[in-house]
Amino acid sequence: MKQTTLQDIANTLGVSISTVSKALKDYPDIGIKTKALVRELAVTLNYTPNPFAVNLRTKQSKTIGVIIPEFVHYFFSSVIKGIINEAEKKGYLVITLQSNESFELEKRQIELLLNKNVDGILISLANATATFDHLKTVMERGKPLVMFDKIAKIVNCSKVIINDREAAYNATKHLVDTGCKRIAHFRGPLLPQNSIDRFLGYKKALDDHNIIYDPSLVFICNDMTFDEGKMFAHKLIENHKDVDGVFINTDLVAIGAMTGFKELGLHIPRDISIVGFSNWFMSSAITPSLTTINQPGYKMGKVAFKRLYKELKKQKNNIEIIPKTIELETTLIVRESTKT
Amino acid sequence: MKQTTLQDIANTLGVSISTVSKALKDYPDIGIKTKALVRELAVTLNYTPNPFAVNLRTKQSKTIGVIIPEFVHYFFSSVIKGIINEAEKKGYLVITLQSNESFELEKRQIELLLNKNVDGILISLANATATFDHLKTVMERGKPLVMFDKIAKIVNCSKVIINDREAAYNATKHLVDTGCKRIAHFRGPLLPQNSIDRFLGYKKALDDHNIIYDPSLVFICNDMTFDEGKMFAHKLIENHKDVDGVFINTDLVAIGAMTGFKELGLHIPRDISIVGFSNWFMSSAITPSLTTINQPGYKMGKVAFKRLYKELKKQKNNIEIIPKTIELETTLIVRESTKT
DNA sequence: GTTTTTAACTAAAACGTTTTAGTTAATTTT
DNA sequence: AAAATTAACTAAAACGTTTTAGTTAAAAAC
Repeated sequence: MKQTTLQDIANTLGVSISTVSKALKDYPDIGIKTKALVRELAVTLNYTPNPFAVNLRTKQSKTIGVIIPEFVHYFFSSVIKGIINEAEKKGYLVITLQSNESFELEKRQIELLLNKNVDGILISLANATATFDHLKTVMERGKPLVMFDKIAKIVNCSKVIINDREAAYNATKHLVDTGCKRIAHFRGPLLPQNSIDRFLGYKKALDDHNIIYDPSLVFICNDMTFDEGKMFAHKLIENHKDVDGVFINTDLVAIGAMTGFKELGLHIPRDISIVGFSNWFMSSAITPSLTTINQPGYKMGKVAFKRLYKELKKQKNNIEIIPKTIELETTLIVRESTKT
Repeated sequence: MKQTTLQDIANTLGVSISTVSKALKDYPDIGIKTKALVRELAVTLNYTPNPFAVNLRTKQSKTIGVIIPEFVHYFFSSVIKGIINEAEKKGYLVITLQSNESFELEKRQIELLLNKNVDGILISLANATATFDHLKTVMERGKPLVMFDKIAKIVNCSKVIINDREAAYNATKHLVDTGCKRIAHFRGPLLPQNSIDRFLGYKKALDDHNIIYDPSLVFICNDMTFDEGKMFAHKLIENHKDVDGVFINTDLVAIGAMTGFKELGLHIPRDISIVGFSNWFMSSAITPSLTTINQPGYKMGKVAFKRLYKELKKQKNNIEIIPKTIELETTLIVRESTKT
């Protein structure tokens, strides 16, 4: 029950604690025979270093903190999976916290992680976050910080993102290329950078193809749910029977919208074409399958951790950390919800 | 940058470290004036106790470990959310790990958590897990262990589950009650207890209602995917055109199956009735909406943590821990995929 | 006015590790 | 054979906290 300590091994072997410690870490100034003896006993006594003592002494815990807006979400759980898998490879464990899209909670979670003394923090911002002092605190405390997906451009730390604008541009362009003339957009909430960028990409694509931007064709989804998609589908058609294409932020909303359009007797893609965003696993399963932008969540998690790890190493060796923004590739996945 | 320590406060105030420590913890043997002074300075210097030192001294980290088979899964991410939320209330942080349904990985993750010296462990077993020495190790090391959802009855620790058998019984009974005579079952893999229990509940319901159990109507889904559901729907109808009801383990598989049945020109529920399992959020969104069993993931997470917390407290006060199995209520949610 | 009690504080050990700066004894050099 | 070097080990501090067992000075009791 009681864990073996260096002391225990030292006592039974009649050597000092330092000898045991060094033997286990393969220091050159310990004799080969002693090393063998120590190691053997360590194995039989099932010795594992007490992490609390190691943490105190080395001032690091090999633990990082992750804050995401919402746990129960395909994209974010994919990211988390990527983070955890990658962290494990490097001997790091991950503490996960959720901001619930609330700014206050996000601040609190940062506080918690800082008080826990995690080695570094990975964060995807809440929609509600508009000031960034809490993030600056993290860096002032000397903790490497990497933001992913929902970032704040103004904060001077490393970031892992996709080019939302370009992706949205490509999504919209695909609608144009397949013959759509009047294209609507269901966007996300007003604040987060990525929903802004996706909107801008949509607008730019219209501009570049001589389609007049009509604000009444843009709907703001605050909840990003299936029902919201369905509801806006009805609302859209009510006032704009001529719409023949919609670029919809998030596949879930898009699938809701498709249901709505079908209820109105519209055929997809003959009457109306749909492009989603995220490549949720259901988008290939439904009928018709959904054309969408692939947003690589798992990879984003992996890359975000890798970047944090690099900064952790640099910090240890007193090398200056220069923030870097890493952009991940997105691809348009053409399926049946758009014309050929 | 450098964190304030008790020493710092003690020095500037000209008192001892113990006085500062006690003042902050409101010990009765420190004068009121001193306490006020210490607290004030602690606030201005932004003092927070070094967790590494506290951990070493108190031999606990206020951190628990959670192992689940798969992160990217609506049910499990709901559970995790419940765990994290509840843990946070009690000042605990959560380290999450994933077994990927692999026994070897599960063992390794247990090892990792044990080496991290988490205060307790919450686990939902991998499908592949058939021996339980690694779990016994946890308890032998004096770490409270609580299993949830995918449990092993043989391990003598607390468990939080639903009554899978009863839930499956009710699901199947509902099919019988709404007029189905020939009822198939898409079950989960062979090993995990809950997929066994759900199968047994299905069988019992048939027996109790004088319907002959026909093994050729039971299909084993090893992947539990949409596509698998669709595939088995086709396979089922190919050989058994007379089937008029299916109880399907997991809503995702059920939704896949519904797609399959529709492709075959069958009307749901007129030609064939479907009952799913889990109450995935999509099951109310699709058309027809899916009758299913509500499996309370979020609540399960909360309850599992609460139980662990109780055991943690008991252990601290040297009270014997008597394992307890907590059964959560499930409900049948009747929607459009079954007849009225 | 001496003893007892109490209030307010402190010293120091302990938690278990890591690492720097020695200390021996044996070996090599001259 | 004395001096210098090396190999193999150890002592002890340090990390920052918590807590037990004191200590001191003032107040209360007799």
